Amino acid sequence: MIKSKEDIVQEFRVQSIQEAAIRVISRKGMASATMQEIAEEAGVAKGTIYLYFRDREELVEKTFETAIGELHKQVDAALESEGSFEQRLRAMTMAKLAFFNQNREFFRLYHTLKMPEGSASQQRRQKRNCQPQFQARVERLAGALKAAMDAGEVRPLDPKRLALILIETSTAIVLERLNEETPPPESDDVELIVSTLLSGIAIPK
Amino acid sequence: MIKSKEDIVQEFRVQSIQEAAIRVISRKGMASATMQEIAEEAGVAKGTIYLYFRDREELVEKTFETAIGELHKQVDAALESEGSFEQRLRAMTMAKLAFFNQNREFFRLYHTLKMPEGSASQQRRQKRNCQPQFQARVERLAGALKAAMDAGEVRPLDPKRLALILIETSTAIVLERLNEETPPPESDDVELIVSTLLSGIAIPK
DNA sequence: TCCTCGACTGACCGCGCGTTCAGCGCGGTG
DNA sequence: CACCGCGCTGAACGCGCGGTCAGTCGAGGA
Repeated sequence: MIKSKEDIVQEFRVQSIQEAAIRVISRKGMASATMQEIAEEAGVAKGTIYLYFRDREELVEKTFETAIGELHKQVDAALESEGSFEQRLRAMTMAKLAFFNQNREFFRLYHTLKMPEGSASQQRRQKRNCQPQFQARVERLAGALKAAMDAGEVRPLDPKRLALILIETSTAIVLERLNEETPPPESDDVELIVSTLLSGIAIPK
Repeated sequence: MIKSKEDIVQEFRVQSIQEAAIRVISRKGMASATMQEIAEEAGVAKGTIYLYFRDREELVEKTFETAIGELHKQVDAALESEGSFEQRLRAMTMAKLAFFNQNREFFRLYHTLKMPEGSASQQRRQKRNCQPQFQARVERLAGALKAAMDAGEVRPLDPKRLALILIETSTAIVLERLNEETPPPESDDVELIVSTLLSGIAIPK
């Protein structure tokens, strides 16, 4: 089945609008990003958006799914690559830092979705759609940690909690890097994170 | 100078409204917490709020300052107590977990303020008022880490980045605990955090 | 008892948002 | 060339918000 002209146009419009949505939401935050501004950013009229998305909610939801897919694809590839757990942890951290370095504006959207806002029904919907994505990430990492524990590479601790700690540690550094004028080379921060996580901060007595 | 009756009433009103604001913002999120609902929660009319706070912005700002003050007071006390760095780290983590366990609803407000929303001017204002508080926390901890490094208790690494990692690690666990029906005892999680941070997750070869 | 004062109220206002839809213009067709 | 269909437009609508202010009412003084 080859793509018809209409399909190509449709795909292009959807993509333009989603990219505009990411830019505006990243700039203004989820709550203050208006349909008007997203439309202007995409170079279409406000009404046009409603030809491709039922309402604001669907636009945000689909946009987020598309955008986060790219990040998770890269991180999962690193997690499932060959090598010791240390090597994979390093690759994963590198992938995350590199992604947010190239998509600095996406970070705010990513963060906003973790803490749902809005009416109760909006919150429930956002939770149903987004939490599984975060949850899935945590559980993949937890699985990898469990395997590393069984292989004797990692101390036997609660895998889920460790996964959360690993993820949030790199998130903290990404956030700091975004606030810095000239962040240090990515590899420096990757080393700091990996070294801290693996060996801890204490000097053994 | 003793308090007059009017002062007592005034203080009571301000406190009621602020407590209501915390509850509503925690429930609905910063963006969807309306003045109407805050007024209802406080048991006053909407107009009454404007007798004690200039506008919505000032209410949120003052409320946050009051609320976060309590948390930071407790954490700083733990940080400045006597003992080894490990003991103080343990005390600090314990204080944080205990605080959010007793003020579960406050956590969302705390998180929302980290990532400012709203118009550009609102964002700037929120940044000027709230970032210093977070910044101060990071720098206090960074100072303590530096001292511990000089004392040979901690490996010589970038203190500021380490401080961020320590803070976010416990934040990650707090968030998970809030989502859990029956979280494990606080002390278990404190031990996990402290142990992971100090010794790392790897099994030395 | 009546008057005064000011804390408190809540209907009301203007604004800005998401959403709609009547109409416009353009590429394709006979 | 006349006609049609359809993707697109943006003025207009309703709604719900933050903020206002004329009016209410009960405590306290004369």
